[in-house]
Amino acid sequence: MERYNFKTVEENWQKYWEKNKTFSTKLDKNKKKFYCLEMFPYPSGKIHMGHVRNYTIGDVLARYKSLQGYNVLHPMGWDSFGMPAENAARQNNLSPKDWTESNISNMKSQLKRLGLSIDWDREISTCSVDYYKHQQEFFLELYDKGLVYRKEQDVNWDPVDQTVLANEQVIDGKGWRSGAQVEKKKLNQWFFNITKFSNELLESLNTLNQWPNKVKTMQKNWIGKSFGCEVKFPISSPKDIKEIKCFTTRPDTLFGLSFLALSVDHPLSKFYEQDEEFIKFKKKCSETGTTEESIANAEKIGFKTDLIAINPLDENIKVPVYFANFVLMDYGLGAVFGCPAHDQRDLDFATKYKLSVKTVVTPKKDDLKFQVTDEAYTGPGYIFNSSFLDGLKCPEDSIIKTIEHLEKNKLGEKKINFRLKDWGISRQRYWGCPIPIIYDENNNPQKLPKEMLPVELPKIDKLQSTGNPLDKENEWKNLTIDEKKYTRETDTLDTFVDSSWYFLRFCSPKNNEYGFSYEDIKYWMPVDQYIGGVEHAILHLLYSRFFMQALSHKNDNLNITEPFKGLFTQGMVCHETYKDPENNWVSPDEIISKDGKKYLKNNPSQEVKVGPSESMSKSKKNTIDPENIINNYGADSVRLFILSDSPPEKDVQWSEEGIAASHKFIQKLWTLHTKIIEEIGKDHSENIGDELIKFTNKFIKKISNNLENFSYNIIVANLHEMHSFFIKEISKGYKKSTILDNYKKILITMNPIIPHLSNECLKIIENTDEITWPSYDEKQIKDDSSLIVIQINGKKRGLIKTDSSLSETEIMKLIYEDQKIAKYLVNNNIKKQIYIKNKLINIII
RNA sequence: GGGCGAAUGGCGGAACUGGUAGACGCGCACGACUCAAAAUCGUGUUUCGCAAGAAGUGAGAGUUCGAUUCUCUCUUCGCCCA
Repeated sequence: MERYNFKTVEENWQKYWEKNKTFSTKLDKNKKKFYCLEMFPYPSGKIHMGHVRNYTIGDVLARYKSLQGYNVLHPMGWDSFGMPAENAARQNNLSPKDWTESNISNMKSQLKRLGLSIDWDREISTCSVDYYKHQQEFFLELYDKGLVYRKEQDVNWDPVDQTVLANEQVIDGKGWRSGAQVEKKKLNQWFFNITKFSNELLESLNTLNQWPNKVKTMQKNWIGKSFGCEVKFPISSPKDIKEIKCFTTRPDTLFGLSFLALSVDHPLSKFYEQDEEFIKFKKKCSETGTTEESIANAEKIGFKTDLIAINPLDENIKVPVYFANFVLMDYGLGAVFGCPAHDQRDLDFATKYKLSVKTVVTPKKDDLKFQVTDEAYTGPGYIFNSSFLDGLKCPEDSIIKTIEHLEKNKLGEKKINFRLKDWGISRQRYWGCPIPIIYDENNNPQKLPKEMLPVELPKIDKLQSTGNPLDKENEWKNLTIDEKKYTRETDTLDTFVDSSWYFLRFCSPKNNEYGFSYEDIKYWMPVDQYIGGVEHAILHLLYSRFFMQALSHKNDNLNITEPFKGLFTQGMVCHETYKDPENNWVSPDEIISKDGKKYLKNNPSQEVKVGPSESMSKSKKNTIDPENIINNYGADSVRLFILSDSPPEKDVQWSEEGIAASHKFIQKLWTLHTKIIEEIGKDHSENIGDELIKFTNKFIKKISNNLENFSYNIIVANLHEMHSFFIKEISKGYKKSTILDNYKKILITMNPIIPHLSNECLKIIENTDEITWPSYDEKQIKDDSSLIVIQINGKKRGLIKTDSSLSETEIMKLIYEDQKIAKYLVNNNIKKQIYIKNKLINIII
């Protein structure tokens, strides 16, 4: 028998799809649309298994929806600005543009070999002027709406390379390339005012019912809405300071006040700028790092000022004021009050500086002797030691009452605070979208006139190793408008800006006037199903949601505020890890298996240690190159395997045995096909039964349901079951038309998963392009006999096959006739009997 | 420390709204074909037991005629936040 030649078949179909523009989409108001989008890749050079999984999952859905008659938009593009290009360019002495473009062309051909149903006519690349010029327009638009502003912020500064480092480029406090001690430096940077929409972004999460709860919770926590109160503390001081405002979520613990703590960046720090000790302290704080985690883990230290704060609820309580390293200027007001008894961090601080600890919440109402010693009590309870608050239920009643009191006496006011910070979008890099801002001779920023857009990146063939390359491009940097001299902004935009609106561009990829056309996005948006890794759960998804809010803001033409109607986050691709006897990582292709053990290929007497399956990474050498796999097994085998074994939302384990098994199955399906062709040739004329029809209808129902639920792994199992059923059933002598009709339906249901084989077989049995998703007939699925489970006292004791029209008493009769079951009933009274129609009977004795 | 989630054979994993636990695949064992091997095909494979049977979904309790599924407590692991 002829073996299935996946190489030629797959190549032929891919050529056919390309030539016929099978997946090219047009706006068609008569058809229901479906926008299926997978997160676009960074063009690193080669696709990896994570891409294979992501794009296969998306492709299955896109093909399914298309077979169902939807007008499917399934585009692909490149997130092509970013640091790796700059790093690679420096390393290999070429331009980031050339490097990126050659990577794109390579990855594009790899993706095509997976047989994805992508409309390549809509391909976009964020590093092309055609794309980023619109982004510059958006920047100016947001600027006009008051959503862009400039302020100073700390950055990680590498003094040797003269460059700003991203957090992940700082390793143990040192620059990743230079090894120099990283410093904190203040730079003027651009921000998007994302916090303006904090409430909208939080509230409308509730409307996203096709998003995983996990992601919604993460975003909710990230936005971090908290209810609290701004409290004014009167200050007694030789300096000209009258009061300090603190934000707190627990004003009800005010009587436990022990100190005030300020951020070193608090405005009041200006009074201490001459103080040697304070300068030293501030420097020490700057060594802690910028991440919240490092601040949380660092030792709590403080600098005691000469200020005395007075408790607004009791002027007799006077406490010291500190600057402290654990207070951040950009959360709340940069000032907090310390209540050590009911906050662990405050307690640590108070213990260190020997400050008072007064317990004001007791877990039991009548336990007035309760006292906090070395562990803060943060649970619920009742207020005591607190004057007029005594006895109140905490935290519910006590907080309300305290805020009421503070507001009435003008000592503070209710306040809602968000954890979310504005989005810093300036990057001191070359390979990004230039910011359309210019500075006059006094260094005042202003918008670049719109007619002067786009600001094109100057082509640089050789990047300097230090500093921001754009700073040195004098010809590009300097310009004259109306005989006035200006210099350009040399920072570029964070690449998250690029990916915050690309889903809009896909709707109108060629539109030259604007980033998109309203007609297009009215039809296509929102994205019906967005698919990607959960690592983007917060930033990318939140920024995209913000961008939609920002574009719709003060814009009557646009009222889409949520870009992604459905979200699916797929799991990672893992592989076993291997180490040789010297504990070096060993790659899977350096290994041979024998007797269930693994040995080094070039030294077969050496056994390798098999480690746990972990997410594929170069450092652990457990990556598998998709290109090799496609060459050896074909795209359909790869698609089939990447979907089998694990549900798409969970991690999947890649294995050599697994891909080989999938490939075998593809061959088996081809063998089945050959047998069916043979059987059709025999052309039996009489009806021998309807088992085939019944099976097919059940099968279509199962596959359809599993497609709707993303249970793609079960579809693969269903296909195996289908194969073993058909291979047995087909030779029983069915009529040609019965076989053809049912087999065709089966082939179509396989189409989303293994399109090449499916199309090839369909072409052989019926040469037509017209295929639509088959429907099933509930009547055909209904069994006229059913298997009834017989339980005695809840334990399964037997099965009875019955006519489904039989009554309970008739079934009981059958039970007594069945020796195996009846023996349990002898000499026993039946106390109770539960009957579930056509399913189960439980006899209690 | 807080939040969310998970735990089922040697392994990856099935089991719709509580109703036959272990689908499907891998691995393993045996058999067929072969001089032989590979490939292919077939059979078996939760554990204990010759069998009849019994036990069994991380541990312990509870609700129920019936719990992998629902509730509570605990253990371990994962992810996110701190």
